Amino acid sequence: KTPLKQAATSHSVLTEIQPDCQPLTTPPKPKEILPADPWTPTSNLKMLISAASPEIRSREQRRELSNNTREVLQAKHCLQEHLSGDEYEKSQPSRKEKSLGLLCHKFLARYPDYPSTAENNYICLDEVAEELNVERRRIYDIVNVLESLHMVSRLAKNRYAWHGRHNLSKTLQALKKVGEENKYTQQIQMIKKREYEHEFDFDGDRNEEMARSCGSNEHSEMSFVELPGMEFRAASVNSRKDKSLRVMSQKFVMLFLVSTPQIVSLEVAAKILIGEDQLEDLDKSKFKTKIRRLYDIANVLSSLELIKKVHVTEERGRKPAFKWTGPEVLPNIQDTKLETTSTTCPPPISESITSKDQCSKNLFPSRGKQNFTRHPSLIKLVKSIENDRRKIQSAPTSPVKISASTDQNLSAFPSKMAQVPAIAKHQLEGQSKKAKEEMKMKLSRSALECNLSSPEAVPKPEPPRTAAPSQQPALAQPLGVCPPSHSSVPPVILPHTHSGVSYAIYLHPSQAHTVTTYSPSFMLQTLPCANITGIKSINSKVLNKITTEEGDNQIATDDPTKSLTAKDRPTRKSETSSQRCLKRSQALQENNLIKRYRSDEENLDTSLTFFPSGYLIPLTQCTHGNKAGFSDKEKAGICSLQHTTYSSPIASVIPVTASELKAVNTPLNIMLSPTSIAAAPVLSNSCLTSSSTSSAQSSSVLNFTLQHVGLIPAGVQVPANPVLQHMPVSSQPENVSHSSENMNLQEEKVSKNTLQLLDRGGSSGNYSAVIPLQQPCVPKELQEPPTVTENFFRTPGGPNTVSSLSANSDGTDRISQGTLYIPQRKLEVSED
DNA sequence: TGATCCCGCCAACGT
DNA sequence: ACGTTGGCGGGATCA
Repeated sequence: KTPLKQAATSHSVLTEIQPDCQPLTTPPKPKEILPADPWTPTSNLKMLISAASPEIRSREQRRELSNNTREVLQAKHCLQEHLSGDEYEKSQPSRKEKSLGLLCHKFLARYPDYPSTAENNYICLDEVAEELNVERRRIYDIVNVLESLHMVSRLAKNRYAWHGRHNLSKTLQALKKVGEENKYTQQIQMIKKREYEHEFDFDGDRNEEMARSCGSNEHSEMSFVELPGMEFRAASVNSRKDKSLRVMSQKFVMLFLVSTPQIVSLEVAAKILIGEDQLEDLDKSKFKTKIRRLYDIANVLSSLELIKKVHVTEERGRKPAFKWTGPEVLPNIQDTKLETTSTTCPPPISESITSKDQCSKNLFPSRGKQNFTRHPSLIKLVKSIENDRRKIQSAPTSPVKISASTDQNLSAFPSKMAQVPAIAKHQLEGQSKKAKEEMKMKLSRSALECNLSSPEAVPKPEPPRTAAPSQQPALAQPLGVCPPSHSSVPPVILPHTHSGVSYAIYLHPSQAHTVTTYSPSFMLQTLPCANITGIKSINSKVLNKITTEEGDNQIATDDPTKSLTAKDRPTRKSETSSQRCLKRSQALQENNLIKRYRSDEENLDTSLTFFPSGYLIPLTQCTHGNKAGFSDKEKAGICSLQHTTYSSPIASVIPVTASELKAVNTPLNIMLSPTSIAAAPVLSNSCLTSSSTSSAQSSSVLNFTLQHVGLIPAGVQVPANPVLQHMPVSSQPENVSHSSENMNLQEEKVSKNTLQLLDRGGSSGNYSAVIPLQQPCVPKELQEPPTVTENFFRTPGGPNTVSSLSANSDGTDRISQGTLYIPQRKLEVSED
């Protein structure tokens, strides 16, 4: 079975030969076409395959149009062959023909985007490799990326299950959420900024700081994000290595989902992804390698039509970049939560075995490159569990699995069930491509609806849970109603839902900040804390615009001048607030953190515990919830709650329906999206240091905690509002956010949200961070980016200060920008 | 040339 | 031991 080398011959020949048929157009163009038009070349192959397997056909059908271009390509081939023997010999190899992108197209052509659940489509790697005439190694590259999107999941050794795009939207949502949590937006900004300043200033300090901050940010690594509800985790089988490609792929996607212009340059992506080790400067080789991998990933994503290559032209020159062309991710969707009825809300605390399992996975991931692997004990558990799953899974269609499953299993299962609704959604999405915008709206709605309705109608999925019902699934439900807007929620707190759908857990092993909760069934989440880095001064430099062909970008354009206004703030980097809640276990492992911490300056990091700041807490449920979810931590003791502050920010979340949000937002440009808001956590940085606050904070903390406790249960039933209430209260007096003023309008509209925002001022901080305001909304002064920025990042010296971050907006791009105001450079994006 | 990225060695794992 | 996965980076191609 060793990989055959390509004997390319036979198969390839076939493939190529067949093409003849096509009209030969001009031979010339072959080149570019490739990426763009995938299918053609493959078509032949498809034919063959289709004959063999029915599944394929469906796929083919879908792809109705093959472009001419493709044909051209083929034509080219034909020509070559025909032209001369010599030629044709050569022709075979053309590098392009062997490209991963093309291979991926071929691969994808074999399976339907939306396979029927009934059929189990599974993939045998050997077969595929053989049929496509490639080494198995290449197939792994493809599959790994697909796996990161949950388009496939591994069943066993040579087998993978094909899910197609059914889970895609959920996966993307989950990724987006995680990306927001990780503050990728900020990280990106940081990097860009840095570049600016780049070499010029060599302040060691500065650089270091930067690095540090970055590092901190970066670290936020999370491990592999498991499906959002849908399916079981593919990861299962894999052992530990989930490392790179898979995770890298997810991170890469997150960058797109989080960044406003949805354009990500390889350089930036590589830097962010490298994160862990930091040491940026050092490795060039590392950087280079990272880029190489990104190309691999990008090729697959391009084949999936999720991204396309473009070039960003800056002052410096043009850099390769990719633009997201995939579906938009709806911010909210409750996804699972709603669906589930779930079962339980497991006390967050309890760690069930399951949870461990999850944890383990999470743990090992990133960070230290070293080997932190999971604890052996965990590993074993995991494995056993995984095995069970596999078995279960192996019987794809059949619902049977339940039996086997343990809690976890349950969680897994539901997913399938859940899929149903999902499917519908997906379909919509597919259509959406055509009329994206319109569709978007619809989708969001539909999605919501779906979620609500669908969820699990199918009961069976989780026996256990259901059994447990004691809890009230209520959580989910209630939320469901409102919440649609915040999809995010689930993850965090609510574990319950398992409804399969629900969630996945994310962790961030990385540094730290994560907290994990285990709920048995669900997920853990981590909250990344915010590491936010502040932004430095915006000074002059900054501002960039990006323009895409499409012109998407214009967004940011602020005048540089404005930025100037900001002037000098020396850099304020923001502190990073890293929060971490680790599980104990994790805690141990995390060495890295320590390193980073070097910034003693701010002990913050440590101190900050964090909550998932970014997280969205489901308003409903949690409220401050951030913590709530994490209450566990408390147990762990890891997280310190000290920072009360954050609470406020969180609060901001609102249960607004998505539609509402959009409506509101758009016009106003405000970022209300719950998610975003939530995301923007505010942290008080200095907390630790400043003990002063602490008292207050502590109290607040307690409150939170209590709330949680109470909330959770209550949460189920209780609507989000409660949360809000808390917010205000909790929030201390001080903060006033300028923004608030601005916000008003919005607030009204979005009443709930608004309020929170105001609150957010953050108890402690002087500057409250306002949540991202929109510029438009913002009053003049505020508007100035710089200003805003400052607010956010700045810590007014004291301990009290709060930094906020903005999170990304989910939906709202503008918002984020406004919020951060990071300077962007002008960029021009051009397609290839 | 710089941007891409194919190719396949070889280590980490699994069985 | 051997097969499967997949990290990694040299160096070939492409533009």
